[in-house]
Amino acid sequence: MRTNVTMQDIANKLGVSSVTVSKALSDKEGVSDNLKIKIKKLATEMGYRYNSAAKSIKDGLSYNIGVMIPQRFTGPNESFYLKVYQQIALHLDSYGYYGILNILSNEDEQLLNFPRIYSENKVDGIIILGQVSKQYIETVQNMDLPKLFLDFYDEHAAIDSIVTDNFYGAYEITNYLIRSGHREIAYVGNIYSTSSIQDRFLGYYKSLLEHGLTLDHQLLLNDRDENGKYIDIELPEDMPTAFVCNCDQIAFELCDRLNSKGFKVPEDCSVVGFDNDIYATLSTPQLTTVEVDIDQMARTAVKSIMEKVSNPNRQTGRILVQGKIIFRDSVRKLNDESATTND
Amino acid sequence: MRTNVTMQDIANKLGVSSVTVSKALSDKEGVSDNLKIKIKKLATEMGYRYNSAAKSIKDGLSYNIGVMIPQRFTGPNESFYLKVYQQIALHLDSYGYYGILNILSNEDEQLLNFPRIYSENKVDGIIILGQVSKQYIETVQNMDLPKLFLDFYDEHAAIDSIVTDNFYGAYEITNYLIRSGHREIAYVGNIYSTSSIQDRFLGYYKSLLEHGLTLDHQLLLNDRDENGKYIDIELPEDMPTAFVCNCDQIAFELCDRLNSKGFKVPEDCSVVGFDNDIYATLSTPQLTTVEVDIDQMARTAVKSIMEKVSNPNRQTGRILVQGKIIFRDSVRKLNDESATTND
DNA sequence: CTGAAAGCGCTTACAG
DNA sequence: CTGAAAGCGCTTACAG
Repeated sequence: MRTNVTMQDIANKLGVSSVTVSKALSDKEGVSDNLKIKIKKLATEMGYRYNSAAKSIKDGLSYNIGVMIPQRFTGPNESFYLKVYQQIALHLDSYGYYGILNILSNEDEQLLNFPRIYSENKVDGIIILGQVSKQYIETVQNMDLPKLFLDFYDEHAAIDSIVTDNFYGAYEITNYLIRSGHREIAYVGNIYSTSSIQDRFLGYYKSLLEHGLTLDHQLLLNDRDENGKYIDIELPEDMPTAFVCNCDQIAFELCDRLNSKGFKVPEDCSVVGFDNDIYATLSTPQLTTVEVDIDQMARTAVKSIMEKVSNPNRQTGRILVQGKIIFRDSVRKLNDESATTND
Repeated sequence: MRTNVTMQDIANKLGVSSVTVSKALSDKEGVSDNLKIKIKKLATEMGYRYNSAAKSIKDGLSYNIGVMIPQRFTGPNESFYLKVYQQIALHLDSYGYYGILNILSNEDEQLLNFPRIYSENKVDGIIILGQVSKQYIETVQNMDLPKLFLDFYDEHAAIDSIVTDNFYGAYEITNYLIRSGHREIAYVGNIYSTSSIQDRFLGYYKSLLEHGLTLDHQLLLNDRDENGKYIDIELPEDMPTAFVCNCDQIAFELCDRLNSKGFKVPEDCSVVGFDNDIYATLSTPQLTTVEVDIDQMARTAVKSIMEKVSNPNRQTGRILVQGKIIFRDSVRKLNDESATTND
């Protein structure tokens, strides 16, 4: 049933050599226009399809990029990394490449196993999408392939990385709260949990410092345990006027909790999030938040990995992708100063 | 920098032939245990990696399956198909296969272009995930490869398909409402929009028929225009006691709308959804709904396409994957009969 | 303009 | 148990 037409088949029918067919189909020099047209026509008629495996073996390239996502970030309600993967696949397409998704199982991460895409030479480069354990980072370093960390980084590993500018995003949105007249501002998030959450905290802290506000440890609210499992947020006794949440989902939960305790958002407390994901528009009120630019992250990641494929010594370092504040209805202005002015 | 060790390199170092190395590494007959151990050890030391392109060219198989999702189903807040793709990739792994994601652009769908994964022979089979146009279905039929429709089907195309049992799921959940004492029950959804929505409507209708209830066209509420764009749901003058929604997102919107109009769910009206996606738990109250078994769909799709790869004549027909009702808080019991009894 | 030869990395079938 | 030869489908470098 499968036709499986080869260049040789076309050559035979036309009484020419497969070299000529190859040249004609790839528009190379050295075939008369007349013959070229005949060859192309016959190829279409015979349903010829290019065999990319043959090209791969010649070039030593698979024309695939592996995208590895740790299993733990793939729960039923998590789709952020899948979205990023989708954009990566889209951008790879414009380079003539394909994206192969590889979920890194907890077991393989624990046992420090190489992924099959690596040991079978299925890819020309690997994008690791989502923080892996310190030990697995070493395993990644031992892989003899271009590789890139996406959405996290590691100080010890000399592996290029692309991350959202978490620090600056949190800094900006905290500045916005302060410009809006807020002075008691809480941060919600476990600052020992991931580098993203920690960096967002530091951006918040920098904003406080710059405005001469002191960091009140009573206003650092935990939202998850060491394993990343969400816990109930304990509201402080002396309530702040605003909350900077490490992500929209937590901001969403916080709004719920505040509402149920009788606090109105934003009348009694303002709440801001981070990510601009689905939770930002589903919460009541809709959240003012920092949008993570998924498309730009994917675009940058693809550009960077493709450069490394053609030049394995290429170093791109740590690239920060800017987010931008999306203004919605969860912040109350406590003063008269225009709140939408930039710093 | 890339080592790129081949079997020949190993053979040279050991003064044997590459045939022997090949046999040793793939645990074939015909190599002494002693030599086999030496070869394996050296292979590890040299960082040897199998070249799957060479295998592909020998076998005429790419060991990839393409998963094609029409662009229109990949909006920023849509992740259902990406979840399905993720599960497909996971299940393919256990067959030694990989999943290549291919977003079918609106343009390519319009122009009836073959996807690159097909014309470059990158895959051994294609799963089309999400309804494509009638014309594109013909294009798919012309592809000389095992193929499968996932989450939709077409009466004219003799292409095997796997769908959620939309009909039966809607039938069951409507039965449940009727058992709970409801008699005026609306259906929310554009019944000309997709086969899924239409089939869910028919399941709802069958339940009415079986219980001697008449279909009231005032209670068929539209939720989207011909292009699939959501429109505001118009509530009927004579309110029903329950609403069967074609999906959770619409049920979520409906709850919002009912709440804002002063109707309480489920006290004044009951609402049920379909899908059991993120909207089911984010709505107030949480929704009773039909869960679509994503994992089972992916598992079945992978099994089916793998069978077709090894035997292109294999026909699997239209396979229905059962969902199950998830009971939550959006249905009020209007009678005393136990509402959780099965029919 | 056209094509014979060699080679990419591996495996299969066969010979020793 | 071990290996020389041929071949998978294509391309490159070279010769005519």
